[in-house]
Amino acid sequence: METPAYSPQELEAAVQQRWHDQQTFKAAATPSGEKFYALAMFPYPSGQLHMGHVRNYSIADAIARYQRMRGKEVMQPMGWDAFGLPAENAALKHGLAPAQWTMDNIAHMRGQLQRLGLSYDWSREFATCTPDYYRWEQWLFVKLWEKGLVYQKLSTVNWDPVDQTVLANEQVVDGCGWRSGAPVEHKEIVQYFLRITAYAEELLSGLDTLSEGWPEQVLTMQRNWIGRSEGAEIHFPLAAGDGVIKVFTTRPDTLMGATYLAVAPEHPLAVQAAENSAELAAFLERCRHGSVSEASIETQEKEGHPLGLNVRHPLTGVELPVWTANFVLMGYGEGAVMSVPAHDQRDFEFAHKYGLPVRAVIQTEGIVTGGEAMTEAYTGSGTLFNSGTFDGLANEEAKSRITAAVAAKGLGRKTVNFRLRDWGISRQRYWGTPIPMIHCPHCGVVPVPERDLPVILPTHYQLKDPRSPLLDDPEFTQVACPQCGAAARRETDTMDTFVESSWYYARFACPDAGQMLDQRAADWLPVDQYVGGVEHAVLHLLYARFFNRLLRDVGLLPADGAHDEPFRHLLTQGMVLKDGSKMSKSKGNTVDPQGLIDRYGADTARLFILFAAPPEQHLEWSDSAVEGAYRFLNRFWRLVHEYGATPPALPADLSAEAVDLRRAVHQCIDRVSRNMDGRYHFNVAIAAIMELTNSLMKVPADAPADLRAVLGEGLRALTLLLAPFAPHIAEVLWGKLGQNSVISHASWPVADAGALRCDTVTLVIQINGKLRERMDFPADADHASVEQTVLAHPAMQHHLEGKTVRKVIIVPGRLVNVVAG
RNA sequence: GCCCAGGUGGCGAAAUCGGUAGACGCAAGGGACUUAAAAUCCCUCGGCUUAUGCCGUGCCGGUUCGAGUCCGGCCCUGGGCACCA
Repeated sequence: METPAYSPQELEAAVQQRWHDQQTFKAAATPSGEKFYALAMFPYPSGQLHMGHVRNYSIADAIARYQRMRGKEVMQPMGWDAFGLPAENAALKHGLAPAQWTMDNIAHMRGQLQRLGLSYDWSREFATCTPDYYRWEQWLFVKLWEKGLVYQKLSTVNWDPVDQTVLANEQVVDGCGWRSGAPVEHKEIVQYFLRITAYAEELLSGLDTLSEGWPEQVLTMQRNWIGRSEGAEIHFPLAAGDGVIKVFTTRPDTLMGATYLAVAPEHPLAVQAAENSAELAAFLERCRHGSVSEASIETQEKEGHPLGLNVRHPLTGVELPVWTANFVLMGYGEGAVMSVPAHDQRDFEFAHKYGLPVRAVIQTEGIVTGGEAMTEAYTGSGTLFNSGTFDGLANEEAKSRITAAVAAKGLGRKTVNFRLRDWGISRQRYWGTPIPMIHCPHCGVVPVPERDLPVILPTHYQLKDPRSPLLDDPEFTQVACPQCGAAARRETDTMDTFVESSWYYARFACPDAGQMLDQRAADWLPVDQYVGGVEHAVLHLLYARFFNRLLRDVGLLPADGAHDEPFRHLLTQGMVLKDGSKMSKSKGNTVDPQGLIDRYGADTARLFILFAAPPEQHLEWSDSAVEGAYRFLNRFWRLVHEYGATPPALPADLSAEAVDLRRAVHQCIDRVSRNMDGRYHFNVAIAAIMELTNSLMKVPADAPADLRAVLGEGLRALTLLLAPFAPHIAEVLWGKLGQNSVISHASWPVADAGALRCDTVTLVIQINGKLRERMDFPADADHASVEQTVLAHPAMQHHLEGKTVRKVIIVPGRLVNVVAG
C-alpha cells in the first residue's frame, strides 16, 4: 500500500480539532487522583509569539504530557500578563487605546499558541487587565494597608524634566530621557511600599525547603538578593549640636580604623549642609542626574564632597569629618557608612583620591597594613592593633567585643541587616491596576471601602503624551471621601505589573471564584512544575514567594506548611539568543516563529527546539537545523506506514538477532525515561529516540516473524516516547498502529528488565590511563580471571614489553587500567 | 561595580560516580537511484603526521593509576541589579 505523504498542516489541524471536541486536556475542578500542576510563565501580549515563548511552552508541555502519561491528573492553564509599559508605548505610536491594542494582541497570540497544540485547559484563561482579576489585588492591597504591610514613604524616581513624567530605568538611555533626550533628574515622590522585609527571614529560610526542586543557581541568587548580614548599628554623635548619624557595618572590628563617615547625597544632613555651601549644593545637584538604577550608580566615577561638619568617634571621642559620596545608597541600611580605608577597598580608593587619613588596625603575617607601603586595603582576618584596649584580639572576637563596648555607651547594638528593600509598587503610569486609595484634605489617605471595589480603570482614552490620562480626568479623580464625605481626590498611581504576576498561578485554580481564591487553590497548589526564563530568577520568583505567604496570612491558603512555597519544582530555561545576545522585543532581534510553524508544522518546531539544546542552557538560534527534525518525523512516518497495522504477538523464542534488537528497544525506553524523570534532558531523550529509529529502519520487510514482532513492539514504544515532543504525529501514528485510545492519555512504556539483560560486556583496556585494547568478557567474570586474561593477551604482552606491572585497576563493567613502568 | 551562569569538532551538542571524549543532529565531501532535479538510501567527517603513533574539552598550575568532570589562579561570552517583562 502506498504511504500517504506526511502533511503536518492538515494532520495537526485535525488532531487539534479532536482534542478540542473531546476536551482532552480539561482538568477537574478538584483533583481526585495524584495531581500535577504544570505551569509556564504566562506571556506579556506583545503582539507576536517569539522563540522564547515557543521554547518555554514546548518545554512545559513536554513535561505536562509526560506526567499525564505517567498517570497524573494534570492541570496546565494559560493566560495573559496584560498590563505594562509596551501597551502605552504602542498606543502613543499608533494612536490606539492601550486596552484595544492589548486585546487585539491577545486574540492573535492565542491563535498562535493554539496552533502549537499545547495541552492547555483553555477554560481557565484570563487576562490580568480585566476588572474580574485586578479587583482582588485592590481588595488585598486594602487588607494589607489595614495590617500595616502597605505604607507610604518618599522614594527616588527618574524624572524627565521636558516630558514632565517619571521614566522607567529602561527609558533612560545614557542618562537621558528616551523621547525627549533631556538629562534625567532624580526626584523624590511619595509612593506605596509593600513590607516584603517583614518576610525576609522566612523568604530566606524557605529557600532551604526548595533545595530539591529549584536550581542551585537560583537559590544562590535569591539568598544573595535577600542578603542577610550580621553586624552592628553604630551611632556617631554630631560634634556640634544634638543628634547622631547611624551607620550599619558588618565590620565593627574595624571601628578603631574609621577615619571619616560618608552619607548618601539624599541624606537629610547633606541636604541641610548644602544650604550654607554653594559648592556642596552644586555637587548634590550633579548627583541628581543619571539613572537611579543600582548598576549605573555603582559603575559611575566615585566622587564625594565634605559636608563641613564632624562627628565624634563613639569610643575615642576623636572628631571625624562627614562626607557625602555618590556611591552611598540611601535605600540600604541608614544611608550612611563609616569609612575604614585600611580595610575596605572602595574606602581606600576614596581616601587616596581626597587625601583622607588611612589608619590600619588589623594585621597579619606577610601582609603590609598601614604606612606608605600599603597599596590596597586589607580585607582579610587578623589581629587587632592600633586599637587601644582591643589590641591583640582576633578580629572575629573583636566584632562582638567592640559591639558590646559601643552598646554599653548607648551608641549602638548588634543587628541583622538585609540587602532586601521594601517593594515600591507605585507607578505613575496609566496602564495598570489602579491603587484603591483616596486623598482627603481632612482624613488624609483613606482606602476605598470594599463595597466600592473594584476601582475600574477607564479604557476609552487615546494617549497623546506619556502623561497618565487619569491625572486629567475629573470623572476618575473627583470622589467623595469614604470617611467624611468631603470632596477628595482619587489616587492616580497604578501598581507595578509584577503584582499581577505574583499570584496568577493561584487564580488559575479558581478563575471564576467570587473571592480572590477559594478551596480549589489549596487543592491544586503548589505548582508542581514551573517553567520560565532565568531572567526571572530573582524579582518575579521572589515576589511570588512573598505573595504566596501574604495569601496564606490573610487566610486564603492553608497555613499547613505544605502551601508556603508556590512552586515546588522550577526549571529555568536558557534564553534564546540571536547573534550572541538575548532575543527580545526591546532589542528588536527577534525571529518570528510563525514562518517555521507555517512551513514545517508545530511538531517539527517543537521537536527542533527541544532537540537543539538542553532546556536550561542558552540556545543560539539557527535556521538551518530545523530540516533535520522535519526529516526525522518524515522517516518515522514512513517507517510506521510501511510496517502496517497491528503488530503480531511476540513469540516465546527469539533468535539472537531478535534478542539484540529487543534489548535496543528496551534500552531506548530506559534511556528516554531516565532522561525525562525529574531531569528533563529532552535533547538526549530525543537523540535516543532517533537512534532506535535508525536501528529499526534496518529491519528488512522480509525479516523473520520474530524480528518483525520486535519491530512492532519498538514502533509502539517509540510512538509513545515521542508523544510529549511531537504530539500530533504521535496521535495519528498511534491509531495507525491499531490503537483506539488517545495517545495523550496512554500509559508511558516501562523497560523490561529481562530484555535489558546482557551476557557479555566489553571492557576497555588501558595502560597507564591510555586506551590500548578492547576485550569481551562474560558479564559475571571475576576480577582475578579478568586480570589474568588481560595480562595474558598477546597484544598486551607486546604493549608491556620491558615494563613491570605494578597494579591492575578494574572498574566493573567499564575498564581495566594496567599501571606499569 | 556587585551577584549568577556558560566556554568540548566547521556548527548545536553527548559523556549518573573522576573511568572509551565527540552519542544524536546540522553543515560539508563522496557514492547509489534518476533523462535531470528534488526526495530517499549508503559511506567519510577533531587535528597532526598516515602510525599497532602523538596531540586534543577557553588559558596556566595542582591532586590522581586515570581529569571535560575535582582544587587554586586567570581570560572571554551571556544574564540579573529592584520602574522592561
